[in-house]
Amino acid sequence: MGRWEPDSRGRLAQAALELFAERGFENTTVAEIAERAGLTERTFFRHYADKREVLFPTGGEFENLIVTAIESAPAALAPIDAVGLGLDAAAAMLEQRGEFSRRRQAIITANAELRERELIKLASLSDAIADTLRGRGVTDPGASLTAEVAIAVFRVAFARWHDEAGGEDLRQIMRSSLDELKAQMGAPSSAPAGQAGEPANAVTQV
Amino acid sequence: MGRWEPDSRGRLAQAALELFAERGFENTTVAEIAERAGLTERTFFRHYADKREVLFPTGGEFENLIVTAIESAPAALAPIDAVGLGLDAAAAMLEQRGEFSRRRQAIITANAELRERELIKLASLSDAIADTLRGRGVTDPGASLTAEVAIAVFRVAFARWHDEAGGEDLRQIMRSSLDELKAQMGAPSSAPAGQAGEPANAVTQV
DNA sequence: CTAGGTGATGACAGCCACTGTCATGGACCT
DNA sequence: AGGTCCATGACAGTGGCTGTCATCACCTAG
Repeated sequence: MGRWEPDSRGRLAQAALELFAERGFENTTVAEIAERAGLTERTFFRHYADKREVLFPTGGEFENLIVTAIESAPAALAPIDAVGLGLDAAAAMLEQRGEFSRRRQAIITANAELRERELIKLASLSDAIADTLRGRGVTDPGASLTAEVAIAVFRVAFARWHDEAGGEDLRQIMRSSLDELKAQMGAPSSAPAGQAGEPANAVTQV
Repeated sequence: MGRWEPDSRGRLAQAALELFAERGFENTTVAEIAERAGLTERTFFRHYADKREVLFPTGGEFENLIVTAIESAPAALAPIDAVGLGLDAAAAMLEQRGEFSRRRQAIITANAELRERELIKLASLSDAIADTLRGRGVTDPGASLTAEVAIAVFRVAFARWHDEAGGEDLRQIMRSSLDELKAQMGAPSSAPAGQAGEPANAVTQV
């Protein structure tokens, strides 16, 4: 056994999640988080840049998943439909960690500071998607715009999924949202809303 | 003359803008801002909820402008095109304060905290637009999605306008961005990119 | 003209997020 | 055995932000 208990980073994240759920983000001090994890405040800040960051996983696992899905989409696919495959991948991951995703989101939506941080994370995700699209030969401003639309669909669909607990399938919500948006923008819907058309299970063909 | 110099709020905003431009947001303390305005730190926080807020005008003047433009758009117009009129109005206002807008934006983009605050302001603007669309009879999730798309177009177009100083007309950039997005989404463009079609000057007909 | 209310500001103490710096002592290598 | 490494602790300090009370020009009632 090492000099210290292992996985201090994970223990800090766990302690923070518990305390935020118990008494809210603002009523929890970093010192308290550290104490519950058996560490000091100073050590918390060695693992996380600030108090909010403990709720936002690093490494870009989520981002990588989406980017990879877009990269490996058939080259013939229109940008917006390639991005749709990225959304499928995102939905799959979030639904896998269903309960955790919902608990985490409840904490975030309850606090303005955390919502700010979430938005900037999504903005950076948007940048990554735009880069990926440029890699597929999409030119600006189309790449940036399509990426922003992807985030918009994600936000709206995720919020809807989070609100109606135990409701519809997240991927379905995203698909129908995207279709509705296409209709709204004047294009004929690629498939009836509520059930995805041919690109539906393409993510499994990667 | 009153007991104190008039318009302390305005003096604080002015002092803050100067200091942020001189030495950056992070290297400026609230005490310094207050001192330059001839006030105390405590008084700063009586006028602004936090240090960042001094850069974000209150009262929702900007929001009202856009919402009003959308409300007074012809009822027959598709949601996305009603929103286009809102963007016209926004562009007009920002271009009127051209130099100021650019200076302010330079400060904001240089700092992560300020970018976060900007994003949450835009998110609240998106909510306001979605509400307005619902008032026009647009149902969800279409209303939320169209509002998000409006913000996306605004963000991309404004960034482009800000980068190429003295370049193209902001409204033109927004119009062509919106058209490009429509094309990207699969719809036929309502007008050639770069020059707006019939809805172009509708904002002046309000 | 006076008494009392009002409202913006100052003065001051205090909390907490976050940082710089140095010390500590197991783990690991040679 | 000796030396280096590195995650952590200890401690002091800065600055954003808040609660609280005092101050004092202005206004209004009588």
